[in-house]
Amino acid sequence: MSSCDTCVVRNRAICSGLDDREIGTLNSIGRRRNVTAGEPLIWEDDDSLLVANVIEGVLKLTTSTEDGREQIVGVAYPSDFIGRPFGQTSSASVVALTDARVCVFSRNDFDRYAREHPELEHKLLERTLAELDRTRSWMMLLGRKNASEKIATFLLEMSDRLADSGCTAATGPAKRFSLPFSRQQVADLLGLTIETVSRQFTKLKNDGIVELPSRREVEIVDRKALLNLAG
Amino acid sequence: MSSCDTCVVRNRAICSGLDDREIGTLNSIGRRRNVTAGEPLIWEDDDSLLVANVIEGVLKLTTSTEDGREQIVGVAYPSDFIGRPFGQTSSASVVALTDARVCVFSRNDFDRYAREHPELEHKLLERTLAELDRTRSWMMLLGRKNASEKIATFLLEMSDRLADSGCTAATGPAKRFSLPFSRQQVADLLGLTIETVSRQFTKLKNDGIVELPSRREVEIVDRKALLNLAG
DNA sequence: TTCGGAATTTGACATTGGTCAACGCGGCTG
DNA sequence: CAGCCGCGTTGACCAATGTCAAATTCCGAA
Repeated sequence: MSSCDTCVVRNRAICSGLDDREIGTLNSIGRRRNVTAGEPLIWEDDDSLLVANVIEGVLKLTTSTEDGREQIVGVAYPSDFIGRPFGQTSSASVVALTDARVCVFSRNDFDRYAREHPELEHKLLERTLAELDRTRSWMMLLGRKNASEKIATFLLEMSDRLADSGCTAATGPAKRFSLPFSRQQVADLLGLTIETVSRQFTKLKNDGIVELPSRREVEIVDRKALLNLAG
Repeated sequence: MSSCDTCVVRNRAICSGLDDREIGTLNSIGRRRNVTAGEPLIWEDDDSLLVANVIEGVLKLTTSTEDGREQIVGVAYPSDFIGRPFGQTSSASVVALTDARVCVFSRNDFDRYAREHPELEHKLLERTLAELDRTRSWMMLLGRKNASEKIATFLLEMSDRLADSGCTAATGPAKRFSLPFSRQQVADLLGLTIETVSRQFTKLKNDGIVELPSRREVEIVDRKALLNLAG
C-alpha cells in the first residue's frame, strides 16, 4: 500500500485520475518531506533538481534582484504543483511560509514519468494554464493598481483562497482567517513597502472595513466596501 | 497538400513533431486568418471560443479595469500560441500590434484534438511553462523596478525578442530595431504613464545610450550601460 | 511574571512618478 | 503647399508612496 492511498490531496492534485498501478509507480519515485516555516525548498537560478506536490501548508515563490529587493511571484497551497519540469533552471525560489508537507520528485524522474503518462501531463497543463491566468491578473494589480486597491484585492483573494483549503465543501469566502504572511511578505507580494502596507491596514481598520484581532488575524467586516476598493 | 507544408513556423510552433497524417487532421480543423494592426482577435472575459498559433506579426495580451486602465500581460510573436484551451473564458484580450497572420482553431476542436495527441499537449505544456517563467520575471519588473530600470529592461528584452524573429540563425540581440509598440503601449506594458516613458527615452538619448531615429526606431548604442540600468 | 528582541506601527520628510496643460513634429489629405 | 490631426514631448506642479527614524506592541523564553 502506498502513502498516496491516504493522501489528503489525492483527489485534487495532478495525480488524481491515475489508476492504482500508476499511482504505485509514481509513489515509488516520490517521497514525503516536511518543510518548516521559513525553510527553502528550491533556490532561484539553481539547477531545477526537484518538483513537488503540496500536501499541506503554504509556500511562496519569489524572485529577487541582486540588491535584495524581493517580489513574491506565486503562492502554493495544498494540491498545487511546484517546481519547473522540462527545464534546466528554476526561475523562482520556493520557501515555506508555514510548516508544510510536500511530496517531492527528482525532476528527471518526474519528467520521464510524465512523458509516459499523458493524463498526468494534461492535468499539469490545466494547472499551469490556470496559474498563468492568475499570474496575469496579478500583473494588472502590480502595474496598474494603487496601494489601497492592492490591499483590498489581496484581502479578498486571501479570503477566497484560504476558505476552501479545509475539508468542508463550498463554504464560500472566509469572513475571518489567519494570514500566512508577515507584513513584509504582503509588501513583497503587492510591490509595496512594509510601511505602506501597515498604513493601509490601519486605515481599513479605522474605516471599520476590517478587524485585526492580532498581527496575522483578519476579519472582514464590510466585504462590499472591500470589493469597491478593489476596483 | 495542407497549407502547413509551407508554414514558416512549422518547425517552431506546437505543431512541430506531428507527422504528416496528424498535420493533415490539424489542418482540417484550423484556418489561416489575417489580422490588421489594431484589430482584436479575442476579447477579455468572453467565452473562450478560439485559440491560435501566430504565424507572422506581433500581438498584445491585455487586461483592463472597468475605469479603463490597461495592463499588457503578454506579447505574442511568431510561433507563439494564443488563447485559453480547456477553459471557459479568456482572461485577456488579444489585439494585433502589427498586421499579423494567425492559424486559428475553434477551442472545442482544438481541445478535442489536443486530448488525442499527447505530443502536442506536451509541446503546449513546455510553451506554457516557459511563458509562466517569463510572466513571473515581468512581475518582478512591475512590482520592484523603478522607471529607468523598467525602460532599460524593456529595451533589452525587445532587442532579444525581435532579433530571432527573422529567418537568420542566432544573430544575437538586435542592435537596431523597430518597436511594435506606441509610447502608450510601452507604458501599458511597464505599468507607467506615457509621459514617464517619454521622459525616460529622452534621458537615454541625452545620455548617449540609445539613438531614436524615429518614433518607432531604436538603436542601442551602449548596451553595457543598459544592462547596468536594468539591474 | 518579566524581559528582550523582532515585528509592526507611526511620524516627519523626501522623492518618484503622475497629472494637467501647452507645444511640436510628422504624416496625410484636400 | 497648407492645414489638420494624432502622437509624442516638455514643463510646472502635485500626490502617492518610499525613506529614515523612533515609538510601540507582541510573543516567546527565562
